[in-house]
Amino acid sequence: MDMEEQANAAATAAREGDLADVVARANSMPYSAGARRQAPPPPPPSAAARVMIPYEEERQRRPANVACGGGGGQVTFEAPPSTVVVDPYLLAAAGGYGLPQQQQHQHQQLLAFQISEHACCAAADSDDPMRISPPPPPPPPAPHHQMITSYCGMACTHIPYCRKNDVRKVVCIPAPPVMSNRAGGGGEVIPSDLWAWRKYGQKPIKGSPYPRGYYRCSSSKGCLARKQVERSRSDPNMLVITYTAEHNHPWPMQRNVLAGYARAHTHAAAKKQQKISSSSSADNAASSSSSNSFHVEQINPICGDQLPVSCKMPDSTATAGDGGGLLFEGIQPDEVFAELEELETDNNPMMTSANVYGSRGVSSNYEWHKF
DNA sequence: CGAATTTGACCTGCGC
DNA sequence: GCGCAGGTCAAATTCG
Repeated sequence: MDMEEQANAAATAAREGDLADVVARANSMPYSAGARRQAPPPPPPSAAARVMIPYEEERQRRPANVACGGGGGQVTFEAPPSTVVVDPYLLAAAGGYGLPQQQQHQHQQLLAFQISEHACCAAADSDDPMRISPPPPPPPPAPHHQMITSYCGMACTHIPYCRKNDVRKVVCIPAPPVMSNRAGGGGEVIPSDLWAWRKYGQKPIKGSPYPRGYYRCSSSKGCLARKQVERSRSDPNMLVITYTAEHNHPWPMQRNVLAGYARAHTHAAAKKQQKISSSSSADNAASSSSSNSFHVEQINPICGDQLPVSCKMPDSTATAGDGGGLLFEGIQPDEVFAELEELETDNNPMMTSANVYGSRGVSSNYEWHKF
């Protein structure tokens, strides 16, 4: 396949699937227009908070291709012959906290891995071993947790304004039922990732019935970290979260900060839910029934394991579009912190490194990898 | 009253 | 040049 065909295949893959489209756009999109007004984020420091698994070792456990998408079209990335990276973040986002430690670690290894290299470069560089493949024939069952990191580790000349150090992570996670708490809002309930996010915008996306929410990190003033949250078009049960830029501050581990954050969000959610309960009972039935819980079955696309996780929404539901409020059944915020503290002193290499990372004040638990 | 959210306006790149 | 789409800003609103 020559360069042009390869690029076309990538574009086709992006068109054919909503999630694929999101991923493709995330990988090919230049740094946001508005962000141009601000200074670019500084180059990331050396990554310390990660567990590197040799690729060859990991490949023995799973297929090399990584698919991310609903039942429809999908884009498949061929795993780079380098490393598989476990991101501490994904543990929190994907629900590892509820699992036994051993299973937790396994869970992380199998569900979270990183693909580096910028897709725009990969698609255009035919000699590049890391490239976007054409859509694979049979779509496997929808994976519920996938993370794809795009990173242009070289001076990219394939698309204008491609920022050398632009890192975008695309995380696919199961989404709670759509909340109809605001007309046309399609508010999302986003699993907490322990960062404090503040919503600064929402836009309807052409071709998608679901709007995209824009969040910036509010944990620290001046932090450039951003994320975009939208539902998969073909699979509304999937949330696609795209992270942009890097946190320039440690992971907010202080109990009081997080507690306040959680309280504020959950109480707001409760209030909102009270106001809308009469008009949105149908949509909320699945998530805000008398048990106040919903059940997410995390199907591991790699090994086929099912990791049932019961998730409990604080109060009735979380506020529309905010970044807080997904608690795992029986685990209250304080317990989460307690677990974090336990993990910090445990032999869990991932959490240990993550906490050490944060306590050192070195950047974030985000994964930065340059090839 | 401070902080978070909402939402219309504005800016920029891109395609025609 | 114009319109469209995506991303961000900022005033208004909401809430604790």
